[in-house]
Amino acid sequence: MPSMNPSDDLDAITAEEITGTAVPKDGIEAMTHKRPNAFTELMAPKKSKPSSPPTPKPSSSTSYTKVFKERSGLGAYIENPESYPPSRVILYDDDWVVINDLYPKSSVHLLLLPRNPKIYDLHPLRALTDDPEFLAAVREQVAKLKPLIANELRRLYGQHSESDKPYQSALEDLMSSPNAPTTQAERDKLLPPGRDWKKEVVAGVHAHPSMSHLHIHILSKDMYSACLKHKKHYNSFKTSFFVPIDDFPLGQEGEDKRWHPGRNGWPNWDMICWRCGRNFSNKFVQLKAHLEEEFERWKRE
Amino acid sequence: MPSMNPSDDLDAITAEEITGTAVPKDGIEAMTHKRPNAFTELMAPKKSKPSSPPTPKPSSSTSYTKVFKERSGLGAYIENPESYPPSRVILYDDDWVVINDLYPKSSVHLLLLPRNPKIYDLHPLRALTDDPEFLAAVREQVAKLKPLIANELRRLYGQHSESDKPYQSALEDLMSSPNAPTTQAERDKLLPPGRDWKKEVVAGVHAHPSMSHLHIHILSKDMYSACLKHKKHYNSFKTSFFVPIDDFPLGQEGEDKRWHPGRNGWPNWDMICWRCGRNFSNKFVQLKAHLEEEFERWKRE
DNA sequence: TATTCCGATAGTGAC
DNA sequence: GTCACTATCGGAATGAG
Repeated sequence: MPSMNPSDDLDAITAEEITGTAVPKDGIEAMTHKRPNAFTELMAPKKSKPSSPPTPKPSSSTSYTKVFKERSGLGAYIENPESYPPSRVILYDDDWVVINDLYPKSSVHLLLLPRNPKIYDLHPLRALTDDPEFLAAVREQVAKLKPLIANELRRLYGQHSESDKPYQSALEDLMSSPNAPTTQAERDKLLPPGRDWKKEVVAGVHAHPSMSHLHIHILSKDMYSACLKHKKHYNSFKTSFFVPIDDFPLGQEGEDKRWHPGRNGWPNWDMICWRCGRNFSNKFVQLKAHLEEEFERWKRE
Repeated sequence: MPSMNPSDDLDAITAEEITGTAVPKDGIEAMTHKRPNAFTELMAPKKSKPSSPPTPKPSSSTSYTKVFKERSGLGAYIENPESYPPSRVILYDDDWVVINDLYPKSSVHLLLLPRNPKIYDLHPLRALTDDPEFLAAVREQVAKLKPLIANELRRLYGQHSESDKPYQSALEDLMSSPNAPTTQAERDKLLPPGRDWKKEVVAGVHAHPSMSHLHIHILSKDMYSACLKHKKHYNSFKTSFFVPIDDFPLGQEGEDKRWHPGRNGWPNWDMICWRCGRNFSNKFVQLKAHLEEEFERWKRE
């Protein structure tokens, strides 16, 4: 990640200014908090502007054009990452753009977008199975982003967490000391491990994405979000329709059923609670209520 | 029909007082019109109270009980026809009750209810096929009620009707003469035939009624009503699910498919416009719009 | 499996 | 096929200055 967003204008622009009134609450409340958070900190050290966007088309003038492009795909982020506020485009360099999913399905939900045109029109299962170089590069990015999300989860939920208490207590002591370190990395060296929040993060792709432009989902496991509105939303992350990056390369078609979920009954699979295993059949409203309960328990773990 | 409702309290009670706020507009706007109408006139001549209701159970005290009875069936009308306003219970005697359907599916929609307990729990196809005496009695009642509805249609739509113009013009002349007859029957003897409104009336039963208590539908053909809200409403009158009284007695089960519409795909039959034959497949909203257009053309015939 | 809107379909409860 | 309510399921449009 050679180039990053400047962190100066962190709070300058809101998502609403870009996408209009219908935009759901942004996933990164983090950005508006006083306390430093994983995303701002990761961006802070380097200030250089991106060397040059790969295809520097003139950025669209009117906002409704952006709205349309966001609906039809993810191309606008790839083409003009610099035109978005840091609350939407978290990170970018010549090869990658990382955004907050506009319609997050978990409390933290990022998309990792490759900017290489040779890649971004491929089917994700194909690209990640056939191109070892790409797979390795994705794994490298995911390895960077998982800790970032883990820190965000700690920021959001650490104070509710039983197993994170050692960390939280020690952090409180540390921050009240005169020479408290200013970066997460420095702080964490001095602190007990506490809860391993990275275990609460998953990364993978959908077997049959609807949006054009290859995208890798990186998100917390909770599925607690106002944008989670129907069965496919849930099952696309909590069934084999979601293929973790760790599972690649896949066996070829015919060997691995995940190439063709439609042949195995998708999207009519039952909804199963990710945490307790309870089968909700097709009762989405009941699942939603249950997910809120499980979210509370999960935070408190 | 030996006994009739008194016509004195015609406008005294509204349907809303009985059934609460959720009650649709009553089908008998006729009742509140200045001009004499078929129903009021038919009731006017005889004033005697009903000799004795067949099972004079104490009438339910609370209004919600009445609401419930009306929802679960038609028993309340059979048991206590005298407790309803003439806008709801049009006619009754020891053997029959005629009501305005609480949820009319055409602009005029009556139900004929036999009061005999030996009859009213039978399946309508069974009763009308196996009991020639009952069938004959129903035919007699229908023969009385069809002209009543025909007169109501003439009252409602006669002035829009092309083919009814001879009658309408002559009626206007007649009514402006000094010694105008006061009854429909007297008037009609002196007037040209005009449109044959009886042809716009159908009578029959549903192959599988949902409401308990055997009931015969007698209604205009238009299917123009706010209460017509879904496919089954329409198809239950405009497919072979509706069995005209004239078709009885039916052939036995196995001979006549109408005994078991469910075995032949009901309720998934397409909706076909009763007037132009256009197939609306399962597009109810489009059919509704079309029915309004056809209603206007039908009135003007 | 992008969202959103509309509408068709299905199950239930009514006391 | 009683109604009314909720929810699930299913297709179509989505923007072009």
